[in-house]
Amino acid sequence: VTSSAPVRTGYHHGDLRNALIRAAAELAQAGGPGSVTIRAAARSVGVTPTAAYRHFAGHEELLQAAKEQALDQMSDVMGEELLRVPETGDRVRRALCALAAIGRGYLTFAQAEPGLFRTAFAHCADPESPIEENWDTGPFRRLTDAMDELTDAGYLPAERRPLAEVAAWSGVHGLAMLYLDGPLRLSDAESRQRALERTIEVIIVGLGGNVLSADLRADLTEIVRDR
Amino acid sequence: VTSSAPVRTGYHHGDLRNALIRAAAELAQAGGPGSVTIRAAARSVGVTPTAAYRHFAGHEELLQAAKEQALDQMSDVMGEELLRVPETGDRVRRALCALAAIGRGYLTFAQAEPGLFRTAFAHCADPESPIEENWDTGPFRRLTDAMDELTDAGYLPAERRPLAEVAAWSGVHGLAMLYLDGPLRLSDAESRQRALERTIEVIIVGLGGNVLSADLRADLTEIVRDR
DNA sequence: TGTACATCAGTGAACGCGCGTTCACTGATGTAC
DNA sequence: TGTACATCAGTGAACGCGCGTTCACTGATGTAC
Repeated sequence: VTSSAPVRTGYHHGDLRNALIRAAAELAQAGGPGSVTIRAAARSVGVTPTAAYRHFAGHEELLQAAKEQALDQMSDVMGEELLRVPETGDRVRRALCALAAIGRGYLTFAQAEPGLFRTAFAHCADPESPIEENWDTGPFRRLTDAMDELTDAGYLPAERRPLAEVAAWSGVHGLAMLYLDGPLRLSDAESRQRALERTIEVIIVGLGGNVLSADLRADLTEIVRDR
Repeated sequence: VTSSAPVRTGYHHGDLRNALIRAAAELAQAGGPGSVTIRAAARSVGVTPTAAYRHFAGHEELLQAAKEQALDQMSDVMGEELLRVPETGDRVRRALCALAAIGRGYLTFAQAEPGLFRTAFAHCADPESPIEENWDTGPFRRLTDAMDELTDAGYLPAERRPLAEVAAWSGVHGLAMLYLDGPLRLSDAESRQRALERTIEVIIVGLGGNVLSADLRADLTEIVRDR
């Protein structure tokens, strides 16, 4: 997306809504969610702030649009990464590689586009705001597909299939956050790389590995339980 | 911490720096990092904004102080959780329980004090800003200790000890984020609970489970490698 | 023990900024007859 | 085919807000003699 120059044909824009969304995405890319403002978007399109209110109820709605843009771009990066997974007869191997590729794409995106990544996960003031539906069709969908494949291929037993994608997702997402804004943010590229490898290894072994003994499992459940 | 009422004895405050830090922490608690401002902190202490500049170089420095407060409180919650881990002769069992308790404390804190949690991980404008040293003495230290214990007890082989704490931390942190501001934010308490159990299970199995076959490992490394 | 004075920790007013949002308006568009 | 007019998509000016930060200042404190 390279709208940039505020070219206008006449008094009417013709596609102002989309132009504002593009501008919002560029602002998010450059400065994160805090930089996504109605005034800045209007300015960059070359239009009065008031004009934006013809197309958005308010600031919150523009930010929501920026979030969705960020998710789309993230999904694209992950898709590219997935395309490079080698074909092979071994379904388990392929599914695990897909999983690793997804993780890598996730981190790549977080690192290459920190502004967009932060925007995708920006805290939303309105607690009732709906979940962006791009998740289900984008990044999360890719992950779920890989897990299904892992189960079909026999690596991940059906009884341990539930929430497998959440556990995997958490690991990769947390890693991205810790290295982006968290206490690992000053680590060099190599240790970041090794951490990604190690995290994905732990996830994969954890999904396919041996089950815990019954009483240990009970202990952990007890500790982890609410209240 | 319950400073609240802007009581002043005379012209001089006597402990303004700490009072401002306390106020900053309360602002963070109530409204997250965005609510931590010099003016608001001064206001709540009952002092002129200018006065704050006697004790802080600027806004950034006050926010940093709030972050450290947030970390301290987080460490406290995790410490309480750890105290409830049952003593037992089985060192492995105990260490794994400690790990689960740490994870639970982490999530409990994120849920009970979202403002503080977000503040602890707030994006810092200055890329050179140092890592809060409270990490090493607080939450992260607890995790490292548990991992050491796990290795000493024989559950986690020495060759797979490196980065184990990072992998575990990532899983729990990611989970907290996904449920706090992320796409799982509208999930009910029960599914949140089950996700925590499952994530911790995956981490623990992943740490102690069987190693991957050499060539699969090579494949994953290849995919996960930089560039 | 008393006093002059340097130092410290606050005040009060002001600066400029960018923001979200609203108002009455006007230029362009397109449709009914 | 031409024209009146409703509708739509913008403008321009203004509102009030809270912010970070700086200035010259003043009240309180404590130390040297």
